[in-house]
Amino acid sequence: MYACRNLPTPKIVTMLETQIQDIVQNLYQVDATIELQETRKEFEGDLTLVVFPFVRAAKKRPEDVAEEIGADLVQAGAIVSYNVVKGFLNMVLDSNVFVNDFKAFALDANLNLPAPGSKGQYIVEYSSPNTNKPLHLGHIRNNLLGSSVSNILEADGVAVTKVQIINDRGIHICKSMLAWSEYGNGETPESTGLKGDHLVGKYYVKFDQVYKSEIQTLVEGGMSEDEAKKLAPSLVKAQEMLLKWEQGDEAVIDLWRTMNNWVYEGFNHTYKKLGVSFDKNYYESQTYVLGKDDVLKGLEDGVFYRKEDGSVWIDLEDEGLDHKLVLRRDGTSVYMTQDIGTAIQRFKDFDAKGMTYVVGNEQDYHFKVLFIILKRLGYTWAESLHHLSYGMVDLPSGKMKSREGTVVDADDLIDSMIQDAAAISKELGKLDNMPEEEQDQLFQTLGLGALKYFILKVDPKKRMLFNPAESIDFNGNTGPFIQYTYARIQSLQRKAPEGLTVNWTDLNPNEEEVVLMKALVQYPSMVEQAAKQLSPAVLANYTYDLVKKYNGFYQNNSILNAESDERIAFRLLLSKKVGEVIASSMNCLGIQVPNRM
RNA sequence: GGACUCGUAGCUCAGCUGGAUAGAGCAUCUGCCUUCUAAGCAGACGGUCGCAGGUUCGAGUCCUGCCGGGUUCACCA
Repeated sequence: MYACRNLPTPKIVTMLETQIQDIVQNLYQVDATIELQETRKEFEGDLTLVVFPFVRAAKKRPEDVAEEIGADLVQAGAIVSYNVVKGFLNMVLDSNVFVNDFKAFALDANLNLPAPGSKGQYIVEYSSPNTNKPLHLGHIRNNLLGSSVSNILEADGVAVTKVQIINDRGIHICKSMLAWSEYGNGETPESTGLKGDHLVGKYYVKFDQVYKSEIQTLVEGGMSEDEAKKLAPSLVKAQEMLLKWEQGDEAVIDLWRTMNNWVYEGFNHTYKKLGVSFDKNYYESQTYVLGKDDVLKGLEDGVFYRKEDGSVWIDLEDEGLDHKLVLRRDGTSVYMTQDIGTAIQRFKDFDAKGMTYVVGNEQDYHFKVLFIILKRLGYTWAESLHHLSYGMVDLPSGKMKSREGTVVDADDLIDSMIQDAAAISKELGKLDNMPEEEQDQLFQTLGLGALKYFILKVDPKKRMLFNPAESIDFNGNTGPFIQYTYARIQSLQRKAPEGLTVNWTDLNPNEEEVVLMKALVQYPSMVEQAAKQLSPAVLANYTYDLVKKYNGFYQNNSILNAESDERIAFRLLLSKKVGEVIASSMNCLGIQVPNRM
């Protein structure tokens, strides 16, 4: 459990650690670094010291060692009391420590988070779609991760520039262009009522069908399959089209522009629904010329070498890798060349101290190589590049493939989540006097909350399974569970009497209240940890844990009917802060929170 | 074949730099709405942490080997 070992009171902890260090030095002449952990909830105490490391030097039983240290600490007034279980020294602190800690947290309007932008500027690249088909579940994971990681960094005080590279050029784009011009009969998004990206995707699939049947015909006519794949008429035509595009043929460029715009319109619609956005778009049709000069300069500096045929390579054998091509023998660039150039361009555009690429783990090798190359080219920022590599989303039937139609479409999935949310809400029947418009807004909040939480709560680097047949849950460890707790807290606040004040000096919090205070105070360090690990899952799990604790408290403690006004004020404040932390962390995950549900 | 990565309850997942009896949710079963929202709370059931060694006072966590899944090793992007 997350809350278990993240220590809530760093100052106290470090003080105690030095004190223990002195005691251990004094008793056993050992100079050891002391690390405390939070006491497990089945034992009495707040902090625990593991004494095994000193046992050998002390030449005593672990229990005796713990006793000695504990006694010294009590005498020094560092702790109130202690107990010893095997080699574990459980220490009880004065509960005022937690109250004071929480008080400081509660009085800070910004939840003790770092000031915005106080930690410099950083670039996050994510999304990076091809403009030949609609977005699917894999893209959703990418977008949610990228967007969420950006939010988390922002919350941790980093100014984030969100960018994407749009793959708007190349043979795959020409495929859908060709199929549309041959079979499209002038269809447009307007004439068909289809979203632009879906219309273009339809012709991408159409191309593949035609292409496959051509191959089959050729093979039946006696051609080898490999040859048929290269000589199928539609592919040849697509390649001709690409050539024309590169030569600047006006008709082709016009078509390209038109169809891309359809796609962008479709994408924007999906992005808006998902709540993701970008500060700058890079288009491959513009960036594909970048990088050549950098490579040639690197060649002069001896970073790269040239083979007899004129192609340019880098030798990475001393890194345990092999040789990698960076320029073709005809002098044209490859994927790597462009990425070198684009990275350099980005750091010219923005004065950032680092950049993260949110890209699937099938490109692990590519980014490993890219980062080494940029380091060898001597860019200082190359030390701060990171690949946020995430696992793919699998279906029970296996991999998703756009061309074969075995994908979970992003728009469909979003819509069905919203419908599920509506159905469940209506069944519960709590919204009878809510205006229709507000209800629709709420269904979106809940449906998207469920979807986003479902995806973000799992560790990015793990591949995840999605079963479309089993709808995403709205109970248990889910977005709506957390949203529900938030809504209940808001309801409390609406009913709260005004003008009550907390009596800090004479609080005497009960166990559940202390648990909540400890959990709340950790929020900034959880944000920091999530930022450091670039993992929304860290925040999702922390928040789930917090909400479970709050629900336990809520169940057993009356808030509005507590025994005194001071206690009502305190419990309301606790609740309010839980609500604020929920809102803040859900905001980091791109999830909205409702005032009612 | 080389490299990387993953393997924890029937299913989906937590488990931080090694620490006490491995935790949640879903599913199944049992309680709790004449007190603040039951999308909730409490409980039961469910595990040789892929297997075998090793390091350590202590291993789900670190090391080695094996088994199984995935990715990658293009003058594609």
